This record gives sequence, structure tokens and C-alpha cells, in this order.
Amino acid sequence: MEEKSLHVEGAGAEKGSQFRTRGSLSNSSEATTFAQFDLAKLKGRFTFGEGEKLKSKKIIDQLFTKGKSVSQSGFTLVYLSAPLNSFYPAQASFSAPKKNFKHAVDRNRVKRLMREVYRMNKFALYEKLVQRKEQLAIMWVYKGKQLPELELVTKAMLYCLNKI
RNA sequence: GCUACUUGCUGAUCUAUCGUUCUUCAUUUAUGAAGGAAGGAAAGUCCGGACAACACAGAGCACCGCAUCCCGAUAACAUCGGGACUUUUGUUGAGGAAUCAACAGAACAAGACAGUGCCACAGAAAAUAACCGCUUGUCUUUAAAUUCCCUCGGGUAUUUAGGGGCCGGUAAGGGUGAAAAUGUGAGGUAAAAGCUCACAGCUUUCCGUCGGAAGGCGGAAUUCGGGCAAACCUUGCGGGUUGAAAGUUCACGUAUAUCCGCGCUUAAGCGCUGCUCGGGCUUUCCCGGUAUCGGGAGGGCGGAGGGGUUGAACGUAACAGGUUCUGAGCAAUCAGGAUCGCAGAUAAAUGAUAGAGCAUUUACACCGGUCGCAAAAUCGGGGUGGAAUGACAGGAUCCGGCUUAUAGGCAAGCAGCUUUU
RNA sequence: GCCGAUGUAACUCAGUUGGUAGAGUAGCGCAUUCGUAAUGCGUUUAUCUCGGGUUCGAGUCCCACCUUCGGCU
Repeated sequence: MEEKSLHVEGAGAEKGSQFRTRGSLSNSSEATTFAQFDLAKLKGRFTFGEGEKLKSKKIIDQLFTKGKSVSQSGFTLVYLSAPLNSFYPAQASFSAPKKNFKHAVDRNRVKRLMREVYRMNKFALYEKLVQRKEQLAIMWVYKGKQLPELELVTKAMLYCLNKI
């Protein structure tokens, strides 16, 4: 309970410092490059928009062949440092296998939980990546066979994120 | 009032904060504002369509699917509604019983007098029945009685009872089996048999009558050899194939390089499941020879193999559309009016947290004090608080059905128990 | 999204026109051996995924459901 409320408080405190930078991201895709990414702008915001989702099939194929992985209590984090065609330092995607969850409702539930946790806790990862000046493709896979609680998801995913 | 079952309907609300997706508008071009955002089954993918691509009219057979019958509904269906036949379950009534009648519900996959095949074990026999048994005739044989002959040993003939062989006749009887050759009674016969008759059953036809029809009721005539077609099959009806990963357009990008086969005119290829028939379309140029052949080039078709892309838009959200009212109809459904615009993602959008409230449960706590026919209780019910739980389940081109899953609530039907009048 | 298959003993599989469900391995017992393994002999285990239907009778035929697996850009 306390753990969760921490994030909310943090969000409230940082809210005032939110300001808009006029990124020189003019109009086309060439401008939205990683080099021009401004970390401060994202601080205190917990969005998860179009640019932050990993969608390219090509990169996903590379990810599973070359990528490294960390796992904790059923959650596996597969990641690969690669140049992305994106403004953000990382792109993430979530997956739950049909083998373990027969019904679509359950698969959606797992993915939604993982997405929620990633959204709340990605800022630390972004900071780290900006310092290192690299971009990361991330795939989360849940390999457990039972529906997890939110608390468990948070714990396991934080552990994985810290390992990177 | 409670409980159980069946059927139908329904399928939990609001506020705040953070976040997702689509549309519109604004601008500081990345944010803001406003609005929209899963189901009755979105599921299974079991049927039927719409839609799209592929083509040169057709016909026959194969192949596949459907199937009680009638009338209706529908774009269509293996669907839905109403009825009929048969079977069956429950209740009630009648009756000594078998059973019959009424009401309510459920099931129903054509045809076994076209042909082929199959029916384990048991049993005489499992399908054009003769094993035992019964029995006419005939041959033979044993015993007894009687007649005649006689050498008194026997012989001959007849009758009665029995055994055996042969030609036959018989489905009345035979402990089996899932199933036994219409059933019962009488006549009939050597013995028997629908062989004949009566009653009953079944098949088909005709007449009368009721009904719009399937069909019902009554009468007459006629026939009588099991089951299995969810065995082959026969009959009737229907069927082109592939599915939005269909397909159209644009962008990006490269190389159809190479190899094999076919083939260019009495022949061959193509033709949307296969084969056949028939029609149609296509088959270039050069050289030698000259009706058919040989060589070369060319492009064509099929296959192997290789290269590029892994993007965008359309299809794609206005309809066999929803809600509601009126009318027609027993109903399925149809007609007319009003009104609404109601998901549109593509590694795939609905979530998280907090609070309030709702429903259910409770060997929890407290209250109230007697609501339960009366009384009592550590019982049930009531109120407040606490705790727990909130069903099945998530769009992927779209509709109509079917099937399966489903907490709780509501309604109807039926049954049981109980209370009051 | 579309299409196709699979299910039988603890495990791996057989089971053709419907008629008492079988093999190998494993398990158990006995023999053999000083003892174990190997070997030999004997023996146990089945709701044929589940539910209906056809039939006198279904592992087998028909229908629906569940499970597991595969293919198609």
C-alpha cells in the first residue's frame, strides 16, 4: 500500500516543475531523434504513448535472437541495446503466452498489469540510459501459469529493471 | 410463505487522480479541450449468406452435403413458427387387471416387396429354414395272438405292438437368443399348415365424411417371411474454388541471373474439385528439306532455385442496423410512423489507485426484545457494524442461426411441505 | 483470422468390413548370484478424453464438447 502511494505523492510534488521545452522537432520523422531527447521534460509524467511502444517486427526478431534476459518469479525481461527509430530512450512491449493463459481475458489482464507497472517506474531507467547515451528495446514476457497480483508484478519488475 | 426443477428476461453504479485509443477543433507542432470506446454469448468455428479474387457459353457421370410429412416465415440455411404421424415421460381420471382417455413435455436423420452384404456366442434353425420330433406309403425285421398246411422241427397269411432302411408330407412342440417366420380360438388332416372361418394386427387401394394440406374418423376389398442403410446402395433436392493473411492502390526496393521439362499445325497447350463429351481461344521468325521432318533464334507455360520488401491508404464501420409506438398474424415474422448514429485497434486500445454506494454470504460482534399458530431455545428471521465475494467472459470484414459457459436478480409454469380463511 | 490433426494400462504405441481390448517397457513375486545388474518364469494395472445417439451390442459408425499439437502472411 505504502509503496504504491509513494509514486502518487512523487507525481504531485514534481507537477509544478513541469515545463515545456520547445524541441526543435520540426515536422518529419528525421527530427524526432534520440539525440534531441530532453529528459527533464518527461519528469513527473507517467505517459505511455505511441513512441514508447515497441512495434517493429524486425527489431523484435533481433531481440529474441541476440538479446539478453533477466528473470524474476515468472517475469522475464528480454532487452537489447540497439538504435531505434524513436524519440524516446526505450521502447517496450508486453506478452503473455497463449499456452499458459487459454482465455483472452486473462492474457489481456496480465499485459495490462505489466504495462501499468512499467509506466509508473520507467523514469529511473530513462535517466540511466540518457547517461549512457544508448537506446534499449525491451520485451516483457510473463511465463507463470497463474494470474499475478499487482504487488507481485511491481516487486518482480523493479528487480529486473535494477539489474540492467 | 419456503424448497426443488424447467423455461424466458436481465447481466452492478457514481466521484476523484494517473494512463490508453479513435474522431473533431485549437494552436506554441507537441500538447490542450470536447465527444465516443466490447458481449449475450464478442467464445466454439458447427451451418447459412453478404462481400472479394480467379472465367470460354454448356451437358453427363463421378465426388461431397442434406433428408419423417404438411403449411407458413426468411436474403439464405442443417434455422425459426404452427400443425400431423409414430414412439416415449410425467400428472390426473376410469377400471379387479391388462389397459384406455385427457392434459403437459420430449424425441423423431427418406427407402429393407430394386439389388449386394452382415447378424459373434448360444441354438435344430439367423433367412429361397427339416436336426430332433410327428406322420402317409413302401421294403425289411422282432414278439404275441389267430387261420390254414404239415414229416410236429417248422412254413404261410392276417391282425396288433415295436425297431430299422427308402421315397415323401409336415413349421403344432423343442430349455437358446437382442431377434424365431402375424396372435388367439374353432374347423380341418395320416400328421399338419392363413389351408378355411371368426376376432385382432399389419400393407396397399377404393368409397363416404371432416380439414386449406399432411392427415383423422367410418365402411369395403386386398396382402401377410425378422433386423441392420449413423453397411454398400437406391430415391429426391442442392453444390465452382479460395477466404479480409480475400483483394485494390501507392511508396520503398532488387536481378527473374541460372538450371530442368513441355511445345509451336492429321499435333499440342489452356479452360477455377476430377474424368468424359462438345464448343471456344492461342501457337512467332529464319534456314534446309518439302503435306508428317531436322536445326537455330525468339518469346510462352510449368517446376527448381535466387533477389527485394516486412511500410501506408482503401477494403473498414449506414446497415437483411438499433430503440420505441401503431397495425396484421395463434406464432415465427411482416408493414407503416417517429427517433438514434452506437468500437475501429493492427506486438493489437477499456487499466491502476482511493472513496462512496449496491447485491450475496457469514458457527463474527452488537442491538432489539418476541416477528414465527402457541411456548421455549445455544434455532430461523429483522436492524447496525465488520470481513469476504461479485458470474461466464474481450472485438479483429460484417450479418442470420446453432452449440457450449454463466454468480446473483426478476417473471412464468409445475411439484412438495407448511400457515390462515 | 483461416485450415488440419490428436486423445487407448504408470510410460511408448497396436487394435479394417461393429461381437470378451493387446504388445513392449515399468511395477510386484519367485528362481539364478556371496550380493547387485542382466537373464528366465509367473503376475497386477483400462470410466478406450467426456456427454448424447444409431444398434441386440460401440475403442470402432453419427453428432456435440473438452484436451494437446501442427500449418498458412
